[in-house]
Amino acid sequence: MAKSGQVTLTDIAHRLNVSKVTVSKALRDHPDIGTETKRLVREMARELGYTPNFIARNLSAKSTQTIGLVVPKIAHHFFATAIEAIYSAASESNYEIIMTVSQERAENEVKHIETLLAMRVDGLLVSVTEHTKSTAIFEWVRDKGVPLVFFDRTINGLGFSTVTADDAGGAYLAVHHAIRQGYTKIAHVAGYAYTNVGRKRMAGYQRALREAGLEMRAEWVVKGGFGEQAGHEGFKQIHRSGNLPEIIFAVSYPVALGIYAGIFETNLSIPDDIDVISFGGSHENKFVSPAITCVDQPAEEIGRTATELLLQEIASAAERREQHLVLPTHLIVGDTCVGK
Amino acid sequence: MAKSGQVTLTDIAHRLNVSKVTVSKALRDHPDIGTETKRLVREMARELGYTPNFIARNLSAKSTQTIGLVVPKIAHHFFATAIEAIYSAASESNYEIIMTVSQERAENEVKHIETLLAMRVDGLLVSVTEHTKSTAIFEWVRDKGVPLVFFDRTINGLGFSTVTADDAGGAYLAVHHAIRQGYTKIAHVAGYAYTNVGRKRMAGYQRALREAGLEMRAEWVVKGGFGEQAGHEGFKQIHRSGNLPEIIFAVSYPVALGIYAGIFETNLSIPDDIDVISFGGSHENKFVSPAITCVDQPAEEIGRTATELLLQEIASAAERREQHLVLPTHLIVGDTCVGK
DNA sequence: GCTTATTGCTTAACCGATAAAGTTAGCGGT
DNA sequence: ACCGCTAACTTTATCGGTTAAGCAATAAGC
Repeated sequence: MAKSGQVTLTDIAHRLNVSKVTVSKALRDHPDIGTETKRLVREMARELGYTPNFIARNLSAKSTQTIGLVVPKIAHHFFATAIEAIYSAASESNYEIIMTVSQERAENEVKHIETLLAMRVDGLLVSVTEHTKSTAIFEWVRDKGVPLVFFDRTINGLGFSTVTADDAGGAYLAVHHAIRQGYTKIAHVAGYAYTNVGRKRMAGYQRALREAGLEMRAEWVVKGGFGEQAGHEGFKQIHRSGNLPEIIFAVSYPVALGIYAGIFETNLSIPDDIDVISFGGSHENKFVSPAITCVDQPAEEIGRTATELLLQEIASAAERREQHLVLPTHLIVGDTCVGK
Repeated sequence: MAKSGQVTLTDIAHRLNVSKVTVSKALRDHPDIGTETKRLVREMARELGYTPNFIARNLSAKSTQTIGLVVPKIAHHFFATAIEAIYSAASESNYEIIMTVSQERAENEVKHIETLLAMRVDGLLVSVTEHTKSTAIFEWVRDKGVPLVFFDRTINGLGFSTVTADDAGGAYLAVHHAIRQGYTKIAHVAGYAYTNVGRKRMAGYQRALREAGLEMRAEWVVKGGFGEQAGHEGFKQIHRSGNLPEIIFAVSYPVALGIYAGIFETNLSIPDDIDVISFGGSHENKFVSPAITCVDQPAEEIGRTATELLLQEIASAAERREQHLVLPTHLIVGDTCVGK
């Protein structure tokens, strides 16, 4: 045991003058082994401080009992919450999570997925970066037959299951609410059109405007990323156009915060001069002033559902079939968008 | 290869009629192998879609090139930021991170460390829960000779290196600032005394008061956890005492937010009726109103430094020696604590 | 022209655990 | 006394790779 500091089955076996298989079986409570021997083995294992080597165990076994997780970032309320749910759901089923963070860089995403495949994770949970366009790596995963479930930020058309919030419905909810409150000049700082999230939320925004017969001006729709930076720039662009809307619908909570920052800089006031409403909130919203009226994303459910779906797919390797789960959202009324 | 969907060295070897060792060496660009053979092997590897099996590789190798990370939670600005830094620093050195979240539960912490040891991580980065009292598991780790570095929330006296912010100095900085601004009745919603963070920040608070010859009333010092909940309850307790201080020094940013929530509930106003200052901020602070004057925790540096220190310890298994790195903090003046 | 290197492979052994297939002793039944 | 059965182990093979050692063929050295 002194060799590497790590005790192995063989070390225990030598001490007791039995074969290592006996030790292995004893520790797993296999019926082959006598009660007394089991006792001795367990005692010796404790005494030597034996820790089973998962690596070795999983080499012969087909399964590694690990799931690879790829998220674009973690310093973000939605992801932090979803990730915690994923961890909980996974450990309930005795799975470990190997989490990687792509930091919104598509190339990191590819590298991480390769690493996870090399680690032989049993399945993958992925939320793509806001820039992911190439689907090559995912086709590779599919060809290998490794189960994968996309959550929140998905790529469609590849045959993988997805779990998302009702992006279109939620956006409609928000914008429709604004319209009911009397707003008519409604801008949208949107996500890129090549992301499912950006597209769907845009669709909800457009449907609400169309149904209300409201004008949709080009200068009121700005596309960009999902971060604060994007929100800040989005607002500045709208502001520069000279034609200020009454309210801006932000594609994400960080974008809304970015818009806030932009508004504060221009010395305008919320909600008197310009108002904001957003998709996705954060529990810290109650400390933001004024608290943003927003569509709540069911982060925890998304994480949990995605994990459970993936575990199902792992279990039933054979009859796996694509599923697209859409979880409902609801409006949380704050201090913005309270009426014109 | 069809057997399990995963291509192995042997599959490639068969196709080319060479031994699997040849393939292994060719892929690692070993000088034993001829140029032409290498080319053929690489081509075939690509064609079959070969992914090396880390599990198998790491079984014979001593190192797994992975680091185990244990954090109490991730939906928290400090940890989210530190974790991202840890990921960056690790991947620069070609290490993977296996992150686990204890959710502030000591029992999860123990379970996770056991799992990580079983996975044979090369080292551990740990920030303990706010409740961790038993050191048994860490002694176990030490006896196994697995390198471990504590960051932010540490356990001292076990021989492990630590990387922390200057908790005592930072707390002193904050409280001293308050005193200079003319405050004399200064409360502290503190962390538990058995945590290094709670103790050190308390020490800084006490030193500042002592130096200024200010009174330290028992009802103005409340101990609890580091979360929002704890802050909320801490404020309520102080409020119930009937003797309201002028300003409260919060042991952490979430605690400060909890205090805010409590204050808002009582319809008092900040900073007119009561004021708040905190250890540890958050970038979202700029949207919190009024923005809390706080001591900035160098989350990123802590994460990066801890990782680099751990990697060093892993590299030089022999002459490892305990180090305690303390990173400086500085005051960020916001809209609170602006003067009496 | 014979020894010694070098090149380019192959075979054997091993990492730590598990599953499958022996082996041996003791016992019961007839 | 012999057969079969079971309990309690041991031996062998395997997972997918790596390292060490072996070996044939050609090249270089003196």
